[in-house]
Amino acid sequence: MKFSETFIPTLKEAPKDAEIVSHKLLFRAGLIRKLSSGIYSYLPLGLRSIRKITDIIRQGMSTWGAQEVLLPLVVQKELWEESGRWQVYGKELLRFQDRHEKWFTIGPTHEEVMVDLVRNEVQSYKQLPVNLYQIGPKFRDEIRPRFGLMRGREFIMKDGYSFDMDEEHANISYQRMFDAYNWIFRQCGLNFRAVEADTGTIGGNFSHEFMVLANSGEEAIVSCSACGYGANVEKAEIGYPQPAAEAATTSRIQKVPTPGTCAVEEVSAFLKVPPAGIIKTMIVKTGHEFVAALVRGDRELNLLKLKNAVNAASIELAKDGDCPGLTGAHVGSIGPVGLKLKIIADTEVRYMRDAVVGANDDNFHYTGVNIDIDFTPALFADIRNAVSGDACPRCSSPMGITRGIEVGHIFKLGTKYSAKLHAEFLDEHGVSKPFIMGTYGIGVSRTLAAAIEQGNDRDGIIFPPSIAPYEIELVAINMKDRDIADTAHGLYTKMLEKGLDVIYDDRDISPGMKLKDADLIGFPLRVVVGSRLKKEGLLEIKVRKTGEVIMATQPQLYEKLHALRTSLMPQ
RNA sequence: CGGGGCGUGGCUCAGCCUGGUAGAGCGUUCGGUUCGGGACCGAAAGGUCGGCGGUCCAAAUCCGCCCGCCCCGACCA
Repeated sequence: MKFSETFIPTLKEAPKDAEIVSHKLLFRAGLIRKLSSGIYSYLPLGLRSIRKITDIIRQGMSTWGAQEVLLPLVVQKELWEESGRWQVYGKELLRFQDRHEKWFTIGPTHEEVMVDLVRNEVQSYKQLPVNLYQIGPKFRDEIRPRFGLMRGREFIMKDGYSFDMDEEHANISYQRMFDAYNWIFRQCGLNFRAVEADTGTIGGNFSHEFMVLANSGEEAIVSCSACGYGANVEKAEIGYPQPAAEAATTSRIQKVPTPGTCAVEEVSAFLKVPPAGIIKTMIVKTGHEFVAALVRGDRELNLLKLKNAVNAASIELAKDGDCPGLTGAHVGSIGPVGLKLKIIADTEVRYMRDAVVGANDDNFHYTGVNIDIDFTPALFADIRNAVSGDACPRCSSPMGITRGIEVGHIFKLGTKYSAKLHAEFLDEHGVSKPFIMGTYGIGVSRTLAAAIEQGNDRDGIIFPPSIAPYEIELVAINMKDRDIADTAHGLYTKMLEKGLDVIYDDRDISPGMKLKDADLIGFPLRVVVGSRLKKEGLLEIKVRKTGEVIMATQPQLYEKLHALRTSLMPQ
């Protein structure tokens, strides 16, 4: 493709509503334009990248046994009422009426439609498994769309659903998709991690999120470089090596005034005790019961872990107003000593000695407090958020925390939808059973944004070749110079003949602009026809990612391009 | 939905407080000079100042309502 014949409106400055780097660069490089809040148009370069991503997805899906379909975007209310989600889904579900005043939605996800399709067509276990997916636009009326393609209202998604006869087969389907997703994101040239994710209300431990590692990621993930364990920070378990010996207690409990202190840091500063020497006590409402949760002063309580530890149906922090009645003090002076509530302590608290705790008396704390002497927790459990350096639950190596962007999510659904929608088949004994389902999503447009969050520098985007709009840009430095222009034209023709994925910047503008545009858009390889051609007959190849410059004669060019491309592609 | 901010040419923004002529840079068009990091000279086009209403001799500027967009919190690929 010739640059002059393509619609690539690049910009020197980003519009002010672009907040994060991928949004700015997507916009400046002319890949997208905004139509409305959270709604974007894909321009030719943006679409090319999207296509490359979806081509990789299609290849992965078909290799691992899923087939593509295309489901309707517009879905009638009745189907969503069957699953109960018409009521449950809330305002993210865009609802509207047709001319007969019949209600519809633009699907934000397609479990209902897919289940409806399969329940009407699949009656026998002999027809299973079925694994279908589609790629297309979705609409979620996000309360707050932001970050360009990262969190749009309309976005492109691949959503897939598997139907199996039993758990065992469902696990196989799940594993296949897990493998497919790993392959897909590797092919996209992304640095990512599959992490164990929270399964929420559905239960089971069959859910993985695929996170692209980037500092700007919205989610914190914990990972172990030694054994590959990775988990969402909400879910990450913490391994505890056995302490060599339990430390001795050295002091006795003593009540001290701590006027005006509330937060751990304030108590820490006032008493000149490090936060790690303080036990933080929080009152939590689990179902209808209040319990006290204890973590080290420098740690954060993880409500989800606590909820699982006590098997609660719901969980929330108690309101400050509830605390005096339960403990005798306001938040800030609450402690476990003499407390009438059930106490759940983080595992780490067991080994703390001579600790500082709230005295259940406003503006007072106890020092020199010890477990079993001054108070006894009902339960020790892992109830805090993991931090960098915590031991891996699998191999005990120190884990690191990185930030990630969720680009894929696979989930074993069980019978949640098949049961509600009465999607059943007859097994080999003639018994009617609901399908065991799995659901598998990839945020396609978000993947593009994530790739840019991961690959960029001050000059612009650094695309992995497999998803770059074009792999190679050919630049003629000066179109008025006949030698240069003719050589460039010749090379362009030859490159097309050889099937290279090339765009030729043939615009009659200053060299500075062309080079700036090339860096901005981030084509992985750039071939420049310029002064070195005239002087020495040499072409320049520049690698966007490394800045490496390689000179080549015309006959050498293709071999060198091929070698460079290979070196940049995922193995 | 709650809290904060913004809306002036295609883009970035000044002007508003203290009412009276709508401005700059970038981009665009034309002519010329340039040609390896968003070049230079000259000329030009382009604006219902988000909308409606009000105050006033006079409103981009003051007041009210509405709309849109962005940022901070709960949802999610």
